[in-house]
Amino acid sequence: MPVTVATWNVNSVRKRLDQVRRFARETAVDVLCLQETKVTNDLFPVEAMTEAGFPYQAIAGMKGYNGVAILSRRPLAEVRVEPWLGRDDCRHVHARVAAGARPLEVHSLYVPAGGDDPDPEANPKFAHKLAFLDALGPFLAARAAADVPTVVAGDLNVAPLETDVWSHERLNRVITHTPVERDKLKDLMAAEGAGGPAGGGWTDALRRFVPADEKVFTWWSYRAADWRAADRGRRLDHIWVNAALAPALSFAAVHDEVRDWPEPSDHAPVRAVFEVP
DNA sequence: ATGGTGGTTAGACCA
Repeated sequence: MPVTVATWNVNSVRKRLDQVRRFARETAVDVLCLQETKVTNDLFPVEAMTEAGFPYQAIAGMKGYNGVAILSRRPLAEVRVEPWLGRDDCRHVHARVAAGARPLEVHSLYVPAGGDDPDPEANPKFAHKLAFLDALGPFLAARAAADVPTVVAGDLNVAPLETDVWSHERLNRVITHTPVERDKLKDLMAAEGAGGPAGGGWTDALRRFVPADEKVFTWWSYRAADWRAADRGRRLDHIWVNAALAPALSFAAVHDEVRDWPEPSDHAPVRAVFEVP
C-alpha cells in the first residue's frame, strides 16, 4: 500500500490555505507536515484543512512565530510535542499514523534559522541553533535504531551538501551552509550514539532519487525579482527515513512548481512515497 | 557594500 508523506514550510498556514488545498488535490498526499504555521491552536484552520482532506491533525502553534503541524488522511495516535531546550516554542510535533500492518511514526520539525551572524559568541540565535541540533542527537539516534518505521520531516534550516546550495563557495560563511552546521547535521544523519552507529543512521529520502553531484533546492528567497531565473536556492527542507522504513521508500521529489503559484511560501514542498506492507 | 520581499501585527521582530 503506498503512503505519501510531504513536508512544507508554509510561512503562515492561514495565508496559504488555497495553496495547501491545491497541493493536497494535485498530489493526494496522505500525511502533510507543516512548519511556520504562525498561529495558536485555537485559531488553527481545522475546518479548512478537514475539507482539504485532512481530518486528523496534530498541531502545536504559538502567536506570530514558529508553529508545526501534522495533517493526515489517516488516524493519528500518540501525539507528542517536544519542548526543546525548555523553550516550548512549537518546533517539533510527532505522532503515529495508521498505515498498513503497523503504524508509521512521523515527525514535523522546525530547526531555528539562526539569524545572520555566523559567530555563536556574538549571535545568540546561532548559538541556540547549534544547541538545538546538539539536543536532537540522542533523541534522533534512538529513533534511527528503533523497530518502528519512522519519518523525520521538516525545515532543518541546514543545507548539508555542496550541491544543496547555489554556490558552495559564496555561502561558506552564510548561516544554513556554514561548516559547523553542516557537520552537526551530518552527525545527526549518521546517528552514532555511544554504542556506535544506531541502525545505520538515517536515509536522506530526496538524495536517494537526486544524485549527490546534482543541485537541488527547496527554498528560494523572496528577495529576487525572478527566483527561477536567478535560481539562488538552498535545500533546507528534508525527509529522513530510518532503517526500519528505508526499504519501503519508492520515490521522492521537490515540488518546485508550487513556488510559482500565486502568493507562494518561500519554501517548496518535498514529498516521499513509501510502499508499506 | 547594500538592499532587495514577505508574515505578523501595529513598531518591531523574524525569516
